[in-house]
Amino acid sequence: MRRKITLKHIAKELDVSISTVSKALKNSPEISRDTREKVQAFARLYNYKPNNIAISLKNKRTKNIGVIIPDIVHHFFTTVFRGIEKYANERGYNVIVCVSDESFDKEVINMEMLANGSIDGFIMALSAETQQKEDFNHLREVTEQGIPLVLFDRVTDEIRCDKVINDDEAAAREAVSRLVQSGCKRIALFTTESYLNVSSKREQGYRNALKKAGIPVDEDLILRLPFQFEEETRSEQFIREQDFDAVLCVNEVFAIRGIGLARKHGLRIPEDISFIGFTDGILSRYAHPTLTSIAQHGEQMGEAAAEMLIDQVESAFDEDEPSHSRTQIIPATLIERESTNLS
Amino acid sequence: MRRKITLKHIAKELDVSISTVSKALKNSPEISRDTREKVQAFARLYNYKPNNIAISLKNKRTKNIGVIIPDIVHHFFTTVFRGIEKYANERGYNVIVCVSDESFDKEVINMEMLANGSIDGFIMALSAETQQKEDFNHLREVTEQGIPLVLFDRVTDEIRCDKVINDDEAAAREAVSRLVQSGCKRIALFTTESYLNVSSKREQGYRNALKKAGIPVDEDLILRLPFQFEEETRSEQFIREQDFDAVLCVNEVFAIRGIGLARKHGLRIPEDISFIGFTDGILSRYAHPTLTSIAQHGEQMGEAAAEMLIDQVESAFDEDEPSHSRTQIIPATLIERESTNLS
DNA sequence: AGCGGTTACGAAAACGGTTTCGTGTTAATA
DNA sequence: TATTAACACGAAACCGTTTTCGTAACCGCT
Repeated sequence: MRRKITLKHIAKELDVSISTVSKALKNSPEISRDTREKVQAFARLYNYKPNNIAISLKNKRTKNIGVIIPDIVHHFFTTVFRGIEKYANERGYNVIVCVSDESFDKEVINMEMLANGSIDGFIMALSAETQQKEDFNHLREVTEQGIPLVLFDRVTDEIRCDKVINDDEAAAREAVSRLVQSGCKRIALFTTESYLNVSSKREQGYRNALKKAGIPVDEDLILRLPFQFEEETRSEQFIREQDFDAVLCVNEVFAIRGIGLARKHGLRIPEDISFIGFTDGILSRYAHPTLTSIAQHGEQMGEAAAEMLIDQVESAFDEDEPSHSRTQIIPATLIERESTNLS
Repeated sequence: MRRKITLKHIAKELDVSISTVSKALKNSPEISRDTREKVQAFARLYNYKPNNIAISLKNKRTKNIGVIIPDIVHHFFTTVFRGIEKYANERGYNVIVCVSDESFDKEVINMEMLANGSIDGFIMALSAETQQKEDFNHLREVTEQGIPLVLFDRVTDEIRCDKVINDDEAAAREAVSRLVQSGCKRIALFTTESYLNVSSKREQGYRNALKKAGIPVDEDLILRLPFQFEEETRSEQFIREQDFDAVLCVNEVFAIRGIGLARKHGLRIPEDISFIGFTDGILSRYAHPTLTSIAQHGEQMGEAAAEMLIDQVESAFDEDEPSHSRTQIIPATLIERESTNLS
């Protein structure tokens, strides 16, 4: 078991000082050609690679970025993550992930673990519980320490930092407008039991579109369900009792399950009811019928977030200006499939 | 911008030595009650947290584990990852992820980056390209340096290390046997264009089950498709020309798309054709009809892998015995849904 | 011979901790 | 009173780098 070789080993073996080895490896002109070549040859032979930890300690930067997301088995978050990872790697950064599991406490613990030197900055989407409690002290703590922070998707106005968001309001508005244009009169909304920032923005878009079209909002057409649609009774009742010809769903699963229930009640999609979902994931593409949905371009969001973060990290390093905090809005796109008949 | 406080700051402020502060914070009996309390109070007040990097350098262990997977937007891998993350966190470890993107080169680069001190051990699933090339020098390199390594799912016999795998052969065999029992006579297989370890194990199970049932294997009933089913022509042709009453698919997407095509040709599922897929993901649960599939218990695999790895890391630390390499087999479970009519 | 200037290298501090080993002071003991 | 042990603390080494600064040795020059 050949252990990792260090500068010290090389120095001893070649009978020079550690500093000479270090400089020789960096091709410093301070060192004679002869010595440089000797050192480099030796290093190559023994496959010397500098120890990242030591370099991190010396440089006070780790080239790691911390990502905290509420869930990892989740199409949207992993898509964003892919964008982050790709971009970060290109710029020589590694990514440390922690999952908050939608829990405030886990979010705090994870942040604290990483904030003690392990990472140069954070990219995160807030957990549901954090958004519900509206307690952002851990974020404030971190930014006050001068650690760069970028929030995406699940953000808050309480914290002054860079953000990458979807224009949820506009996307929902656009989708509902398209439904109206195609002749739908009674458009329902399947959403979560509030407190999630994104859901309320989508609801706002829904309301605005109806208002613009001169259609009064019928509160009975808004169905609020728990996170994972566990609640079948209320949704079945809704489908039985309400009179509607289209549904906007704040996520894919709500849409797919809605479609399933509607069909069970003999309704045809899209002839009787049109469905539009948020989050263009695997389900939208492969379900039957395929689902018209609003694509959020997660990968692009991830790249944008990573770029903002790394720029901050690297500028915070040489300059010391606080630099203004920016919010980048990534437009969403409506992808038409079989669950609607848009004109 | 209140910067991070260090032992040195506390020492200077309290006019004691750094070592005293360090010991006081660890409640060393060497330090008087008075001093301990004074130091601890001060530390608490200024929210002192030791720098992880410095501790890593000193202890020669990072409490980070590196995970390298071929893809992150992937239900199975993220499920395993969730298991890893959960277990690792419980034992005080963080997880650094890198994505190989099914590329050999990226796999090698990522491993090298992390192997230079950033992590205490690796958990990984091989990229498709690595399995195709059968070049495992980067793995050998790492194990020779004494860095613990656990492979899961996409493994190789060439490397002697801990492994966590699914019993793909048994699962496929069991699934096909169940189809035979329920009366199917001509059972097809939709698989990938070989070289993926898992696919060939599944094919083996398929063959073994047929042999056991006394049914000759008809090579024409085996359809080999590219990774992402981009190939519609060959599959349509297959469905048109071949006579079969059931299909085993090596993944979910193959099954869902197979079902879609079969229906387009007027075939009813499961009356005319039964479908069983591998990987019990979102599609299986939400597609219509819901898909009978083989659940791989990814989370359990992840936990097992993390446990094996951390045990190795921590034992490698005090003892120095190489410890025998183990392979843990996680049984798969057949989950019956609407796409079959098993007896 | 004495001077200044290269050249080629080494010593040492620094990053932020942990830990071993002294050591000065005090109190207990012979 | 001299010896010793316990107590409370500090100095210094160490982890593996980077980097600044100092300095021998040699060169050419006057």
